[in-house]
Amino acid sequence: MLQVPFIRDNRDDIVKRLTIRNIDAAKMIDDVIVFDEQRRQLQTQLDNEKAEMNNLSKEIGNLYKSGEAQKANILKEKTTQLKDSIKDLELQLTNKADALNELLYKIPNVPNPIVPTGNTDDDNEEVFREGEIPVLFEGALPHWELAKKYDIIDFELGNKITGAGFPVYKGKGARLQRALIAYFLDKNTAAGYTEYQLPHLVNEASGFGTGQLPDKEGQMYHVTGDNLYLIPTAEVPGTNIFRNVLLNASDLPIGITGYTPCFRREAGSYGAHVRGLNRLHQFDKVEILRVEHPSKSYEALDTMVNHVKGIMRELNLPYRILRLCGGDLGFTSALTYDFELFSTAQDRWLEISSISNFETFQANRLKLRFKNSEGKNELAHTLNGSSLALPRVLAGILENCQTEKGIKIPEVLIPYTGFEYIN
RNA sequence: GGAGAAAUGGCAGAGUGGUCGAAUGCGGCAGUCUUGAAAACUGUUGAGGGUCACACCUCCGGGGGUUCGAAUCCCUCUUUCUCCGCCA
Repeated sequence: MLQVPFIRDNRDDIVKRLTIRNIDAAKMIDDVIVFDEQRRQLQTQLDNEKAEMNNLSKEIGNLYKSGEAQKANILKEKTTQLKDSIKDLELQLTNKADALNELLYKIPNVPNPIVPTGNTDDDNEEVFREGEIPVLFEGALPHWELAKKYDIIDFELGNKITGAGFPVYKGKGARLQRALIAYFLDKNTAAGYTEYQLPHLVNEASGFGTGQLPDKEGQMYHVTGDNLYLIPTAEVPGTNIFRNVLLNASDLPIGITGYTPCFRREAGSYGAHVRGLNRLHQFDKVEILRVEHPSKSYEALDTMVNHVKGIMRELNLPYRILRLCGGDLGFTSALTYDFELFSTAQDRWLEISSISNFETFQANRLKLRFKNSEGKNELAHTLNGSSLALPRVLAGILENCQTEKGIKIPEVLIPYTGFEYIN
């Protein structure tokens, strides 16, 4: 969420930059400024009355001590009225603050000026492309057929055990998935990220901290018995490590990585384009996450993009990088690069990573700050990205690396799989 | 799951109704001394709101209550520790 002082000082610029997202935020922004003004007025009034109350209380105490109970009782009567007034003001203030916050929750992050305008993913800007798109032999199959042919992923079994979107990986399929997880984690830790194993369920406060709650409640699985949520991404437990944290400038930058399963209800998704591994309710993902000094966060974003590039290069898979347009940009992000893998047998691009700079948007909600060089507490910048999402990478390997002899495992993974072919 | 104890500043730890945003120790920072460092000594050292700056207000695990007044009393939730039960 945006900071109110920032809104107050940059009203026009914010409204203008939010048009990149195709939203006219003028009314909301102006309301924020007005509500904040009113909130502050109420606060001042309340503070004054409380100060008066404090003084009266002190006086009463002194009077009792010097044995002047009579006088004290007279003062006590005065406090009754003041008490009511304070109670009333407190209520008004809470209401105003709630209204202000509700507005703030609705305002998305201000896009970086280089974010292209646009509505849909057609308007995303391709900034990089690499890797050769293989020409497949006659009779090449999409991954869901390959999964059946080599008996490595069983979608039906998942249906039986749980339901649609919960595939069962078997044999070399399971091993390949484990190999990818280990490989990604090794790459990330080699690049300086500290490996974490994080909880797969989070409480309400954490869901709120990263912005899934209250708005996207329907997207998460909710364990009502204990009021916990299954994580939709490691971003949620990972970023909440830093909720209500005050760091030293020397602690920055912080980089962490973690593998977790991810659970998404994906309500309303259906059809051919969600077939096979393309969209699941449960999938595995390795995430990287950084906390940065504000002056270094865009440099860090580039570093993260280059890091994932390096992985794709090693895997030798064709991919492209998109700069997301305003309409496609996530609510909390200021700038996002998506990695898409070309899935030859499906003849389409599959999103496998999304790397974003949230600037202070998450940090403000999380209260993640550091002591800057002036000794003041300042909000840090947060960033995160997938490195990488497993199922679509798996789909890409199956489809792009299929040969008439079977699936040829990319070189870098062979030490992890212990086999060269799935056949 | 049952019984009991506890939660205070970066840490440790006092404080059971007013003068407590909170003793004291450690740590941090600044200074004196020193060629430099250590030691010693002196000072300083939480967060949020508000203000041009002060004033002022709020915060002693979270929420609610009693009272003129709450770190202190009551209710409730959460967490931690000890004992018992269960268990990978």
